[in-house]
Amino acid sequence: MLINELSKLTGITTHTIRFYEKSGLIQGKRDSTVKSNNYFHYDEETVEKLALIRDAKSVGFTISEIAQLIHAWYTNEISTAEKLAVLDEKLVSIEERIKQLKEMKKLIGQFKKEVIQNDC
Amino acid sequence: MLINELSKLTGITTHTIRFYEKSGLIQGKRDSTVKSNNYFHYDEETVEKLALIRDAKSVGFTISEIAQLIHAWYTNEISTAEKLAVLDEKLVSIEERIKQLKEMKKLIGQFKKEVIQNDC
DNA sequence: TACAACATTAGAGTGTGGTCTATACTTGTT
DNA sequence: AACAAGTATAGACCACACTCTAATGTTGTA
Repeated sequence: MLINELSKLTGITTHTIRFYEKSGLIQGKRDSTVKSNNYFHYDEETVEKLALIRDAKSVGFTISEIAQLIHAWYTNEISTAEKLAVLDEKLVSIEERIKQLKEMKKLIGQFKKEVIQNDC
Repeated sequence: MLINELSKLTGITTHTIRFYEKSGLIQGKRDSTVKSNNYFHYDEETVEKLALIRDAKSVGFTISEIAQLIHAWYTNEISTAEKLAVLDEKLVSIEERIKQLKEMKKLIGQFKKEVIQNDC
């Protein structure tokens, strides 16, 4: 599929898709049998990657962290051990974030209690 | 205390403290009895606020969200009901983030499994 | 009194993650 | 053939959250 279809399928603008492509998160392929243009073609894997990018961004991962994740997941340039190391590292940082969020939740809960008490 | 002491106490640079002050997150007070300078003085409450800012930032809150939180917590410009509304809103967004993080954790767990399987 | 350390303000510069514009070419429909 | 819609590239622009520089003045110690 071409970029416009990819954009409609994922809800990510063509501008942002091209930005992600420049950032190395995804790669379209050119069809060498077509001589009249040099349009990029995208496959289902790219759709998956864009979904991963959206999810990973929503939990606060940076572009370069997501690049690591995609590298660990979609390529065979690194060993299984290295892939697992990257994935484990991300799991640790997720755990840490969950812990911090729970602490913040507690803190805001205390704020609430005190706000209610001060109102009486 | 003056800004340098505040900085050492919190581990936040004077530049960043001034940035937060410009952003309305904290306010120093000037000592009107001193005529020779117009240095800002900071109290324990500011130390607390900076700790809150650091924690809230670490879980992904933006400056303007933190401003809302501080406003709900440290001022009497808004009603108890409004304060509780702000705090509840933040609690909801924290819950949502925790949910997303747990999903991402699951996903990475699946990645791990598949990486291990492909290695056999 | 010299001088280092600290204070203030304005404004410039940086990195991240987009978002948009301009230009030029290609494709599909009428 | 005309023309709207789609594509590629380069580069400008933007918001956010700092981070730093320059200029100028104040304070505290030797």
